[in-house]
Amino acid sequence: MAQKLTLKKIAQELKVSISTVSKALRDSHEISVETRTKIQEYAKQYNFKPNNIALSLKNQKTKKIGVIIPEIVHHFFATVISGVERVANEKGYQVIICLSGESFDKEVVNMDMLANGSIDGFVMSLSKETMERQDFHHLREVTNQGMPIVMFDRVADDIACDKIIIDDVEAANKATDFLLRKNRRNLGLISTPDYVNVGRLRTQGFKEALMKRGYEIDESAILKVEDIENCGDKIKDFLMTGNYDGLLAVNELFAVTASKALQGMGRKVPDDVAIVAFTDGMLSKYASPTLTTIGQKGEEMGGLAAAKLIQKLESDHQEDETYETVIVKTSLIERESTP
Amino acid sequence: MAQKLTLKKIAQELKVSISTVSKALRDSHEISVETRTKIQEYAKQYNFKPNNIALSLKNQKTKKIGVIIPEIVHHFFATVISGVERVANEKGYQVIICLSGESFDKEVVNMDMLANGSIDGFVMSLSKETMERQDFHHLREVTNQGMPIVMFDRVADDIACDKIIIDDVEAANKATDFLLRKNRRNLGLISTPDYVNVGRLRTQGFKEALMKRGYEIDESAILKVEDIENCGDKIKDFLMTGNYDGLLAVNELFAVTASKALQGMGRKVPDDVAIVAFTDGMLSKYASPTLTTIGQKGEEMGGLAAAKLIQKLESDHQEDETYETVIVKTSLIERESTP
DNA sequence: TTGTACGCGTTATCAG
DNA sequence: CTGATAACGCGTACAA
Repeated sequence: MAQKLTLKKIAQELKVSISTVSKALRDSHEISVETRTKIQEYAKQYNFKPNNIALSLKNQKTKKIGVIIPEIVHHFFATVISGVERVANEKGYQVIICLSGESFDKEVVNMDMLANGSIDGFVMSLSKETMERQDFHHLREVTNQGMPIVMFDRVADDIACDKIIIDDVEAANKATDFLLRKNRRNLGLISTPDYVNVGRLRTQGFKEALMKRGYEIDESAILKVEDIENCGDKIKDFLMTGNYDGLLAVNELFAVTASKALQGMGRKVPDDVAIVAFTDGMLSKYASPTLTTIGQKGEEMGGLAAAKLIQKLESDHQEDETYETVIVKTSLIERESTP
Repeated sequence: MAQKLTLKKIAQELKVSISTVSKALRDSHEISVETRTKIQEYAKQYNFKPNNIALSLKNQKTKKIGVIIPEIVHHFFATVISGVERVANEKGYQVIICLSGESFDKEVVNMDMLANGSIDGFVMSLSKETMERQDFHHLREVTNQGMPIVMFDRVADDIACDKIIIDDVEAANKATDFLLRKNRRNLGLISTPDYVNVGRLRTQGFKEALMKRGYEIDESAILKVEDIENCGDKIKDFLMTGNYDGLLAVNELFAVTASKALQGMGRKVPDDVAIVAFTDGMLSKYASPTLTTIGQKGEEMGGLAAAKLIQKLESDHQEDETYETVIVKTSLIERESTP
């Protein structure tokens, strides 16, 4: 139950001054070898470690980065965190995670809390509510204080900060084209409402691919699902009314739900209907049939975001007012849901 | 780009002393209403928030709890974090997350870093390597300093701290019994090596259920899978050699892998082989057929762990040397993989 | 070679 | 009613 050791206690114990201890522990040549080793040994024996809080206060940096994401139970976000954490740890940083739960208010509160000295910078992805409201005052407040933000996936275009995204339009384009090349002509899209920018962009890419080949856009072939909870019925209805031979889904949950619904209706995947999904997670790998997906490279995005942020933090101070948007290449991972 | 506001700056600006500002902002009656409102308005206008680091240093508490888990991409751990986060935020705490990546060394390093003032207490689940080595000196070091730990799921029996677990033996027992009641007699178990305590305990429960009914234990009907990466072949071999009509798997990944392997071999689930899995995650809900599972209640465990830890932190100081082990009730969630 | 003093931002205590 | 001072733990410029 020995309370935490401090410089002061070591100093008292060894009858020297605090600064002598401090210097000795940092191996300063100002201190005689004798006292130096004496102090170092004592510190080692009792396992002294300097107090992070004190260091943070003194150095005006915490060596922590704050991550704010909507949900952690989404595999994509979990992989991002994993990447952030890996890179951060490599560079001596720690990661504080806060969840917005897709709520604007919680996002604001959490950012405020973290911004008051707890961290040096943010890596974040916006909540749905924030996207919907287009209210970014909390982000501005933070950047105005000179605290850097790196956004990923769900970004706000008009906030001055670094961004890590995938080219959703291009990826959806590629995926749609892939289906067309497999001679599927009656394509359906299962997407989210337009205020979710990834949904909007992927929808755009889907349309562009069709137009490029001179196909008509049938808006009824595009389903926009609001909440993930009970998307089952909506998707089933959608599949009943259209006679699709190819489907693009903006996430694997929609895709596997659709796949099961189709099989329940007696249709074969991929023979009758081919399916491509965004988000290469657990479900895609283990669904029956396994799903062809657009890999989103969450780990990589997280790693890039962390690297970018730390670079900004350690580049000698502000005035580096240039912001970059990194576009992570996606790749199509072919599995059983396409022929 | 207005740098972060401090008491000192407000004091200078308003030509009063720092302590006057401090008191005014805490609505002290020592300060005249006039100056009080003046200061408060100024603070509000420029959005002053006290610096957390300074508060932490002063109060000797950070209002942060550290969570160390093996991996965040495992759905179970993600749900636990979700629970920790929810309860922590409700009580004004924040959550710092570190991943051990199943590595002993990383677990030690991360704990050391966090223990030096960054947090007030730990919620954690041990890495596989730590379980294997049975080396818990880093945990002892922390508890010796008077910092509380709450462990969950993968716990070390001989560390004095609160624990949140499920009764793995009982749960496996129940699941096995469930299969037996469905008239399955030739049961197989897909587990992990014994040093993973959940694997060991679930194996024990499996055996007990069989013995209770007077069945022989056939050790060859128990597969112990080391790593999750390429478990496919091992599981397939296992299923080929034994002619099982019922399977218990210690996680949903093993279960869905087995399910797919069986279907690939032309056997029907659940008609030919019934399957029950631990860990009720995404895969169980979306696999084909959907899996009957033992729900592990990660969210609940996380919530309980956080509540317990915070209670300990806020109960007036140490000497509350009683530790509790909470056993969270599991429930069997019947889905399509059992008749 | 060692020690003193100061500052990081805050609050609490005590003096004016 | 207001302000100066000390303290939390550390590092460092400067003094002895």
